[in-house]
Amino acid sequence: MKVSELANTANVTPETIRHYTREGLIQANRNPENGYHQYDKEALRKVRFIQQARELGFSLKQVQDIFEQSDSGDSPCPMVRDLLKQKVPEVKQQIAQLQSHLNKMEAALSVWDQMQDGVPNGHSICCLIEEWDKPDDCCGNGGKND
Amino acid sequence: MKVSELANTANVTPETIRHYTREGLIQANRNPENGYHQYDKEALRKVRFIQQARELGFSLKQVQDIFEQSDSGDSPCPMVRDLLKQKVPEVKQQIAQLQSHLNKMEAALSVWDQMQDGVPNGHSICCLIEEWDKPDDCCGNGGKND
DNA sequence: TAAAACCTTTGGGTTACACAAAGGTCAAGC
DNA sequence: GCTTGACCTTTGTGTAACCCAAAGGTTTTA
Repeated sequence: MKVSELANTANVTPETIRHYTREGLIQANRNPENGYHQYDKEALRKVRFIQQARELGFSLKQVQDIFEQSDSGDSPCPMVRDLLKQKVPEVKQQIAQLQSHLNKMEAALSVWDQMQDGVPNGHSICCLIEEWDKPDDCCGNGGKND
Repeated sequence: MKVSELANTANVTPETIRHYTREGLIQANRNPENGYHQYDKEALRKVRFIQQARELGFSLKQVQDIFEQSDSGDSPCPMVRDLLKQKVPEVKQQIAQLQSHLNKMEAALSVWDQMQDGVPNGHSICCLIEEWDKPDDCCGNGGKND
């Protein structure tokens, strides 16, 4: 397979394939006739693996490490398990933080829907962000939110 | 205030302050005696605003835009509201995706805890990631999970 | 046979900073 | 008075995972 063929099959861009190749994550032979990269099924498998791993939050470096373990004959499974175990709390915290932000945003939006487009009150840049933790006292409407 | 004073007060690094200054997000006078940056309360307010906005997922560029609206005398509120409205579904999707990954990870880990360190079975790099959607058929233990 | 579509390498851009170098400034202690 | 350490300055480089453009060779298609 050539770059674009591999890219299409794996549903990524040719640039991504070239990037992985440059970084040594996947290997290519060269077509002696024209010097083009030639990829095999192994490369396709690896690209798919990388995509899965990336979705899980693994870095390319970590994928590298996994591949190296694998290439050295060792099972990468224990390493991956450790990485996953590390990652779980991280992801949990990410979710919690995003959820918290989401709540704030939705609260702010709902308060905001009830008032006119914010009155700039001189000392505020944007009350909605600035007084983030008390959006109901926002945009200078000191509760007189009729 | 000098760089480090502002940085300490706002709980960011001096580098961050310098970065914002370089990018024109905050303004500084110069101490004519030594050429040092001098920041005022307005700068502090802006830094705090930026931190809030960043937590909500706004880019520095978007904060720029908000500041420019504000400086031009218009209320940035409508713009911020629009930005928030755009962001809510994005964040929701992020959360959903992370949650989905988290579920997969935990499922995989729990299956994995029940078996020995994965047997590398020749055609697999790491079954756990590779056969992501069916972790119970992972590491070559075709269900014989005794 | 010529254009379209692909390939190659090289180098720069993205985001929000972090860090190091080389040099000027300032407060403190001896 | 001078050194030392902590701070400041600018400039340039690095990060992660690519994207994109340029300049030029190749292959395919009309």
